[in-house]
Formats: sequence, C-alpha cells, structure tokens
Amino acid sequence: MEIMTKSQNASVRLVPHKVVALIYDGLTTFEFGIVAEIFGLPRPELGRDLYDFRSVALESGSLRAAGGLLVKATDNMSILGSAETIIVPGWRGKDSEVPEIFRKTLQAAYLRGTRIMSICSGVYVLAAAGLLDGKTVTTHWRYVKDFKNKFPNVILKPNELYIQDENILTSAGSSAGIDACLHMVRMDYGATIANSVARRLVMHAHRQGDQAQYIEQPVPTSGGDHRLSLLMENLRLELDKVYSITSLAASTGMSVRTFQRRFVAFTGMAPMKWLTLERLSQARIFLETTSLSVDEISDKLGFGNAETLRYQFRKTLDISPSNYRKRFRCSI
DNA sequence: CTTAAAAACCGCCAAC
DNA sequence: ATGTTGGCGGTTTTTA
Repeated sequence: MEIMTKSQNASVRLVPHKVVALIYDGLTTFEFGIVAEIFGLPRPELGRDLYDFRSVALESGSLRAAGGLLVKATDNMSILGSAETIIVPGWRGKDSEVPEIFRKTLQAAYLRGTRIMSICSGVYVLAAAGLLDGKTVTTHWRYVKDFKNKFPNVILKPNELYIQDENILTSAGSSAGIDACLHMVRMDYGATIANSVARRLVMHAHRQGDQAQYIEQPVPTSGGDHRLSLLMENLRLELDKVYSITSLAASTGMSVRTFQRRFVAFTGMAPMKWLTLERLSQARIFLETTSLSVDEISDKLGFGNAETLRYQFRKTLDISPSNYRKRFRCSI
C-alpha cells in the first residue's frame, strides 16, 4: 500500500507520517492518552520520529476532558488536508448526536483516501458520517447491541480487539486501542519497530486482532490456567520442536478436549492457531532482521517445510515472505 | 494451482 | 442446582 509506493528505495520512509486526533467536548482522556502515547512521544531510541502527531478540535470554546481537565488542540482544521491518518479517540456517549462538522470532515477525509481509525465508542462518529456501510468493524462489547440497532448496515464483529477494513481501522475497549495503534505502527514501519514501541509501553507482545475481547477482562479465569501460561512460555522458547494437540494436552495433564477448551477460554484462540501465529510473528522478525532463507526460517521455527511457512504467511498476512522482507527489511 | 490423507476443531451430551 | 469433564463424530483446516 502506502509503504510500497513511498519507500521503494532501500528502507522504510524517513518522513514522519502525519497523524491527527480529533478532539471534542467531553473527550475520553484515556483513549486520547493511548494515541498520544504511541504517536505523540519522541522516540529517541529509534533515532528519528515516526509520526508527526497533532490534535484538532472541531468545536469552539473550551473543551472538557473526562477527569476534570480542559484541553486545547494543537492545530486548527486547516491541517486536516495533509493528514495521512485521522483518529477518533472515543466519543462522548453512544446517544450523543454527532454534529455535522464531524460528519463532513470525516467524509471529506475518507474521499481523499485518508486512513481513519476509531477507538471504542469513536466508531459511532465514523458510522454517523456514513463511512461504515457494508464495512466490517468492531467496538467495545458494551456498545454492541445499541450499535447494531442504530447501524444495521454495518457488519459488527463483537469479539475482536481491532479490525482493519481497507482504510478504516476500528478497535474495541480502551486497551484494545493500544493493540490497534501498534498494528498501525507495524503496518507502517514493520514488526521490529512496532515491537520496540511496544516494549517501551511495557507490553510484552502484540496481540493479534482476532483474539477474543473477553481475555481483556483483567481477572484471569481460574487457577489451572497457570499451567497454560507456563506451557505458552515454553513453546515460545522452543518453536522449532514438533507439537501435536495430543502431546500438548498430555504435557499439561489434561485430556485433549479439556485442553482445547481451556486454551480457547484463556487465549481466545485454538492451540494450534496460537502456535502458528507465534511462529509467524517470529518469522517476520527473522525476515526483517536477518538474511536467513525462507527454508532456514521454516526449519528454525518448526514449520516442517518452507511450503507450509509460505502458505501460512500468505494466509494470515496477505503477502509472501520474500515480498514482506523486501518491504520491511530492517534499518533502524 | 490441485488434491487427498491427517490433524485439529468444536458442538453435543452423559457422567461426574 | 450448577458447573466441569472428556469421549464421540461431523466439519474445517493443515500438511505434504
């Protein structure tokens, strides 16, 4: 996409990508904070700025933000035309009407091809602007019923952390916004840089968009899941080994059926699916930072043969390993 | 790209 | 009464 056209030569782009957050009266402070944290802070550890972050208010007067703050935007509307990404960090309420200026602004941006993202209830603003008909989106589970009623033409998937449908990226409750932002960094600059940003956030790994939302609930289900997180850590350390459901179940002392069920409850996805995703995310890092052949990588990561790696890679990332390497060859 | 065998997945349900 | 387990077998996905 964008990266391909803008950075044909050698490495990733050097011009910061312009990101604009729309702010409003009643701003949800936490969601805005996520965006500011990821796009707005300097990254001295990377030696250059990845993003040029601005905020724009479409309403006049002094704007309140949740928690008793008053906020003022950095820029006015005139910079929207040069924004490459516009983010709506939440919205003041599911029943709060979206003013025309918001709808007009977003429609115009969408037509220009600007990438548009929402966090949590921000999806109401995109929907009100009519950008989502026929699109697949997600939002916080507590809005699902209401949203479906109000916007029956939008395909809402309630169990995802975030969803990208062409130029529109929507995400679920607050912390899923972090995952979605990291996803965006990864699309723009590759997994290595995204991981470095994530590391500074003290988030260990980037979660895939299709992990179920309920694993966000902070209280881990029950005690026996400890065995699962232990197993997952061990698997990550030895991805090259051969595993089967039967052997994994045995190593946790559960029956196959119970193992499958507990694993899904714990991580939001089936065991082998999780394992291939782990293998794939490691494969991306190898592709970005080493010159190992696809054969060698598949060997190191337990894919069995390179064909399988290629197949899985294509299937989940929509790009072949070698093209991925061309696009994201590392150059921090 | 197609294909067939193998493996994984998951709803169902009787049994704790 | 409520919740978990684990085998069965049909369907989907993976592998080679």
